[in-house]
Amino acid sequence: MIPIRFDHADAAAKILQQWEAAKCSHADASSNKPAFSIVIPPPNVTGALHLGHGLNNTLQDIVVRRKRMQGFETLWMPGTDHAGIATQAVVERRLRETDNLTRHDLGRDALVERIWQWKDQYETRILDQLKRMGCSCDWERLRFTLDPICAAAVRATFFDLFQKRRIYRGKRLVNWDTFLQTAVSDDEVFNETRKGHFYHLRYPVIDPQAGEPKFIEIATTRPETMLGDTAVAVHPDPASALDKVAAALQQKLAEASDKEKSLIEKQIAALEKRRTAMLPLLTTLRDMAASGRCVRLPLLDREIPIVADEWAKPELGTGCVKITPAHDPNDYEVGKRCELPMINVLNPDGTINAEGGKYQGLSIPAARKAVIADLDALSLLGEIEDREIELPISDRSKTPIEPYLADQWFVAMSELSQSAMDAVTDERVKIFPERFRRGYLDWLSEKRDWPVSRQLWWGHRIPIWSKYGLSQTDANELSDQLEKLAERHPDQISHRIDSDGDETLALFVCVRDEDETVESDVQSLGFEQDPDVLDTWFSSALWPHSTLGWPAQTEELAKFYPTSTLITSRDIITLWVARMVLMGLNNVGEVPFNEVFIHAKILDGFGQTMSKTAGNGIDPNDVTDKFGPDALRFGLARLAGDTQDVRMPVQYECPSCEKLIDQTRKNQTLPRIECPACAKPFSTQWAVSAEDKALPKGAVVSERFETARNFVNKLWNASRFTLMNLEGFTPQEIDVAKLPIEDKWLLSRLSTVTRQVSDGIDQYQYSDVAQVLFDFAWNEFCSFYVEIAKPRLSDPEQKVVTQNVIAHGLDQLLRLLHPIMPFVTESVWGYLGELAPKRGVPRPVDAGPFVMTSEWPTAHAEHHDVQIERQFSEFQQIVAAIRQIRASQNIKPSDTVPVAIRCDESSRELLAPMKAYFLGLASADVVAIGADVQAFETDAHLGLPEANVDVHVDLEQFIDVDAELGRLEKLLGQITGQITGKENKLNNESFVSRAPVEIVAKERESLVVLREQYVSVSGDISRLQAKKK
RNA sequence: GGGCGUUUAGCUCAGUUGGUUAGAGCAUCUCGUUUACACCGAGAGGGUCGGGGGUUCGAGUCCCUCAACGCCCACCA
Repeated sequence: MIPIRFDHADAAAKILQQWEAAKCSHADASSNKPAFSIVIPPPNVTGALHLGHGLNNTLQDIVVRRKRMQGFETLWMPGTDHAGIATQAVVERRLRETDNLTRHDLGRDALVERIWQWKDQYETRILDQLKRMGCSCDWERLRFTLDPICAAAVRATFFDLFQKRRIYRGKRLVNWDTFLQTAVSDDEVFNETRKGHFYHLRYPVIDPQAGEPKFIEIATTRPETMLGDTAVAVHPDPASALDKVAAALQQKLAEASDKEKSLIEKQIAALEKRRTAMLPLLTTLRDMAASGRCVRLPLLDREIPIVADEWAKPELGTGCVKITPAHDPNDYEVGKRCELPMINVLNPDGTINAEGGKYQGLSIPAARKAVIADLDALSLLGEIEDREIELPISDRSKTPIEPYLADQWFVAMSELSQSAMDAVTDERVKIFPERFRRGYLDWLSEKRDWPVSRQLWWGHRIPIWSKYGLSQTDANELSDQLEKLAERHPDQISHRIDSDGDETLALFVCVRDEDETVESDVQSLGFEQDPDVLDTWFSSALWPHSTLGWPAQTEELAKFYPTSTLITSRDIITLWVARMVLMGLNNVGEVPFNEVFIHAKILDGFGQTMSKTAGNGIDPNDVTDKFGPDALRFGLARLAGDTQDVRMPVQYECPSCEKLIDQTRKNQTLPRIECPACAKPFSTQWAVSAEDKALPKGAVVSERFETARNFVNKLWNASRFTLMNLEGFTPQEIDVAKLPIEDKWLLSRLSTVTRQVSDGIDQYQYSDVAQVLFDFAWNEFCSFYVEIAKPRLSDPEQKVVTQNVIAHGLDQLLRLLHPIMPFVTESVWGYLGELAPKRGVPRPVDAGPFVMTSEWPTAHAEHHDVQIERQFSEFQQIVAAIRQIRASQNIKPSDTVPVAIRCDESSRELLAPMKAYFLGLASADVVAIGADVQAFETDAHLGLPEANVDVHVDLEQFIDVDAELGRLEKLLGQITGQITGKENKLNNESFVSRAPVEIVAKERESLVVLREQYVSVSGDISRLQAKKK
């Protein structure tokens, strides 16, 4: 028998076991059913999942469960991402905090070992979270971006690109993280505004002639980089550059509003003053640059040229710029244009190297201090301004980034990017919502080469073995040896001679498969493997085909590639989605998925991104513990509209009394909080002291899931009612045409709802789907159908038919809700199957053991009946009218009131058999019904003009004259207001003449009806007033 | 600087192609334990749709503009 309460924890555990035993979510690659496949966006093993993942995976599971029910061979490929730099950074930070060790103290192998331990721990946790949410992944196919299956794909891809010469080694200015000692990509850098200084420095001119300055003044926020200066630049045509700026300002002035004008005028004045003061000097310097003159770089006593380059803006600073090609992106470009030497003055750990002369070994702050002091001593230091500086910070280590010239491996992107752009432009890949196409295309259109090497230890080691400093002869000789080796290992070795930046040559060997024999053969020739690993996104980019076994031509790959859809969040459209498309095209020759759905991001109640560091992050397991997995999923689906953000106010749950406490900006980061309800304290994630840590911990949840939990409960109880009334159920074939209106109404509504849910899921309109199901289940199935079924089930004549229809209704509802709420539906399905294993309208059939593997409902268009729905709505309106009158008269629910209904003959035929339902739904005893029905002596009246029905309630036993007068007067007020509005409209000449005739006619009609209502209600009022006297 | 999104009831959100006095859930108030459900039922109050301007017979819905908030990209000696 079905329990009184739904114990979600207990049910979920049982059901998960049953599904697993029956292999419900396992996909068979040899099946001849049509395939549907999704790969999970692999969560990073950096930590546990948060609510954003909860949303992402709920949405995927909804689609997956629906497709499975539709009869597709459905594969949801699960897995996790090694997340190279992020994971290594977390583990390194930990190492430093707990053991005060660096990775160098530990060594490569030991560090990697530690990271594997971390990975195992968090992967376990992540899988637990996904399973508890009900994600129906094919767990037997679990993948990890560093596992041998994925590694094979990485090696094959790298080898292929190397052979195609799309992999190359180059010197580039990279964002150097001095803590992690690796290059990080632009995406891993954020800017922070900090207080800093703007230092003016003077470089002495060598042999100044008459009319030439003795010094050139430049300004910088990073004075220590002067050690790497290789030039000073001025603009090649300062006069016209200034003209251009002036012209732009004039233009702006012409378009500016009054309040902006004075500001712009000031700017123009300043510019003109500058022109007068500085132009002669800048022109002189320009001429000096042209004749190859130099300045002396102080402290290092190096001669560096004055060069002319447009990068030096005459309108800014001193008009001159120091050029440090190895440590500034813009200067790097200047350096290339002017063919300047590039001097790297930093060691990987951020200290000054030998190029910095006596400053060698100093940290950046120390070097800055020393350089400033020494320049000051030489009287070469000018003004020091205070200034706010945008400092680039590594997102991984939270330490400042140093631009740094380093050798890196690159992927040439030009053709790859174009292929990925084409795939979206010609809609082989469709992106929803469409607005996200643009960002994707814009990003790819830049076709910037992709730096793929990372100076890390955690990741796919770059499969290149190299030897540097070779002469041409050496290189040729080695090359010959490699050719021979390649013959011994066909298709395994590719090599290339390249310049190594100096006068000498480098030889690079790429080995395809991870094979010790081949690798040691290569090593025996004196090659060493590159110490770097690949950017994490390199392996992520292969995910849709690597997980299916590529490069092997597996059955899985043939069956499930391309995958059907990708559901992910917008922040990785470029980093991940775009790269998957181009790698899929390069490797397999087909796009990796046909559709991409980008879902909203969850913010907290203040609009902040949820994160552990902000303290507002929600663990899906905490929500599941409190509200159940179905409530978590329904609540998330309910908010997945197509906006780009959704807000989710966050609460702490008091562990002592379960009360929810709003999270505020203040208490978000407190170590302990006292519950305002029970006064007991609890700890938060910020607890540090032993005392705080000893307290019970308060979970972070959101009350947004309460409604969803209530809905689960509602469904459970409606199911319980149904099951309690299915005793002696006998499946019976039903003649739909002969069913009473309420049954036809249910079937008609089911037909519509089924279509809405099917279409909604197809179009990723999750919140609409959730809403439709919520409204149907609660306001129609429970509030009306179940209520009406009560008297019918106790009537022996109607019992069998009613049982068959209500069992069918519940059956269909369970199927429709299953993708969103898998556990409660599966649980009820089990009990329903015990009582009614064969069920269905019009013909009962075996329902099967699991709703999960049952057939998705069909929207029976032939059941849809507008007439029936209209008539039923009439009934619902009458019920509402009676309830309204009862409430305004304060009549107790236990008291039955006599009711008379005036209506036309066709309605009478319909409503007369429904007398019992008026009793059940409104405690109303319908004493008269028909065309000639009169008001009662002591009457409350409500007209339903559209239906041409008048509802009369006999108030003899209950009359509260003042209350009734109040109700009527309020009603009259509303009617009067509407009449005035309509009259004004219809008296408006231009409305009548210009609005479409049907609109005008409609207004006229409704005015007539309103006037009738007015007469009727004021009649009721005067009768009541007469009676009062 | 460029782009995208948001701004509707106390809170979180719906509002299709412009057409009756704008909806839901939560919260609030009133009433209520008749055997599915108080994680419930019935009823009520509450918004003029961020500001301004415009198009139109008619605008939450279209156009212009301003503002606030959020996000992305670029740049910043």
